[in-house]
Amino acid sequence: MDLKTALAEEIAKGAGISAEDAAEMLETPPDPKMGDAALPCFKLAKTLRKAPPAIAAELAGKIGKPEFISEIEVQGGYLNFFYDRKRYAQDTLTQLLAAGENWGSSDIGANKTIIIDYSSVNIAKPFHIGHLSSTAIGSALYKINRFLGYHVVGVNHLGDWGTQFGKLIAAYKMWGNDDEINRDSVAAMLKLYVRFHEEAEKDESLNDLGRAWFKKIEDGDKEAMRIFGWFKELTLREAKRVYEMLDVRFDSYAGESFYNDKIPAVLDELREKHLLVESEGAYVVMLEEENLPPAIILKKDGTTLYATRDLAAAEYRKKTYDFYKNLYVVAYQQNLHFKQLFAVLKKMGHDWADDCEHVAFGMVSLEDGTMSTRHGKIVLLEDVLSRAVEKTLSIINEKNPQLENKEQVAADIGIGAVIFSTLSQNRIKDITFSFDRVLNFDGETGPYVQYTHTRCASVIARHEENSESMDVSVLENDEAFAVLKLLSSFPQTVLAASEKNEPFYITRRLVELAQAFNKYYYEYRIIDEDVCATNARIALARAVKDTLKTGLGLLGIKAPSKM
RNA sequence: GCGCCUGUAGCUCAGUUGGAUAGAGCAACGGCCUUCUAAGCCGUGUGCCAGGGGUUCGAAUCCCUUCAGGCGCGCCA
Repeated sequence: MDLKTALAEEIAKGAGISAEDAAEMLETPPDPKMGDAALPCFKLAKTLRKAPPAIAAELAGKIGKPEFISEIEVQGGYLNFFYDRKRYAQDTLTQLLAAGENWGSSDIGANKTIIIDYSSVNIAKPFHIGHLSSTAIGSALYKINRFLGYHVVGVNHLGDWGTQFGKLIAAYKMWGNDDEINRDSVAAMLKLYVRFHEEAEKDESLNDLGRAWFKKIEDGDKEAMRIFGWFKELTLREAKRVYEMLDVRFDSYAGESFYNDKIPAVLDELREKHLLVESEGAYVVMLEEENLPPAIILKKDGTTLYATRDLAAAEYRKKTYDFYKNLYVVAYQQNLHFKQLFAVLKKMGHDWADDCEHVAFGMVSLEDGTMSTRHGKIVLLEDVLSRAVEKTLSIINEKNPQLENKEQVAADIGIGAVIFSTLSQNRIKDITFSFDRVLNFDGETGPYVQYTHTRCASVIARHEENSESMDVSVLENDEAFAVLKLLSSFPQTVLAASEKNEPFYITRRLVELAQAFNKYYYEYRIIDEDVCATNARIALARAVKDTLKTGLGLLGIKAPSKM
């Protein structure tokens, strides 16, 4: 049982309210000088018909001071509690040292499956910074939920279906060069695609050619499938190179084409349930009761849409994985699409539609406007990563030229910086991409947290193991106590990140922990002649190191022990 | 026109279910390395929390409204 719960029970006894209510009322004061936990007595004023300060004073007398509380103070309408710091340090460190890098893990997800649909590469399209949010958020949620005991299935819902692939093949047949494609892969495909659009402006008939080739893909034509399969393979090879760098993994690459043969069954089901109605030549599901525009399921020409395949995909996922949650990490531009998708599923009688969730995030744009693949106005993710690594390497050469494994460390720090900056704000906020910002390694950044980790690692490495016990009284100072409180609440942070699908909760907490530790580290020497005191301070450093490493790991960031 | 989202310091952002004087980082300036990694620490200044109304003992937070910006709104994904 944690301290807050224990405190709530004591308060409940004294105030004659339920422990749940007391826990609900307890809060953390804005300044640690005011206390470690506070009970605002304003709400009690109504029922008790007394002024809040009087209630606080009265409660202070009624609540027997538990041994883990060192002091109870009345301040205005607040009743403030101070923890016994020595005891707090002892308890916290004991728990943390036993847990090590598992601090914050849990089994609440046992026997539950979470599907996470993220990154979703488009075939023949470059991997640019616009894909970073989905990839980084999805991957972090993957790691976070697995840490909480969930069985997680990462799905890369490939964008591998649509007339654009017919156009691409048509372009390849006209102007393609195998050597160039093998060498430049996606860049070469993009060139073909752009040229196709340029030429089609002049010659309309090219579009028919493109449609014809797409028809061949649909019909499983041998040549069309061979070329398309080749393009797909090359695109994935390129994407996987980036995934490798980012430490991102998937359990399934079932994309749009995978669901193609599962669509007829969905259409049958929609008809059977009388949901599919003809409208302006197309077939739609009306969503008037839900206050949403109709969802188009079949086009006038009888072909399917994105939404149709997503319906098939959702049903397939439920059938195959029986998920507890089904998350779509997709930009907020698709808000309406997902509302409609879930509404249709619900109308079909699938209660599990409520377990589907759109984890939306903001747009990424460039300083001079929106990105455009077709106009080549993009920043490739690989370029960002390699520039970050390069910069890191030059910093290492300047600050720590003797470092072993420089290249590996530079990769860990540089790439970590990019991921960290992506995950350091609320999902929903738009991002204007800036090299200056991403390549800044000072302050609230990935390298800062990693640096703190190496400080811990290095001080621990200097300490000789011994069998003397800890003297935790040296951790009663404000700086150490602040570190301990942050460490102690790390598990709640992980849980909140999972519940709200917000990896940045962890990012922020790591920054706070690093700041608190750096402050402590500056003020106090860790290793000195007093063995028992040193043991306690080393234990603190070890707990910080493990927690930072765990947290960074959950974000997909490495924690080198030297940098 | 309708719907959703965003608006907090010069810039980028925090701010738990409403709670005590609204906080960080960056940028600027000034300090701190013969001692555990200075990618660090300390200090200095900055706010009509977009505007207005309301609910409440108490509002950056909840409700209404106006403004600004973004996204979306039947055959793209």
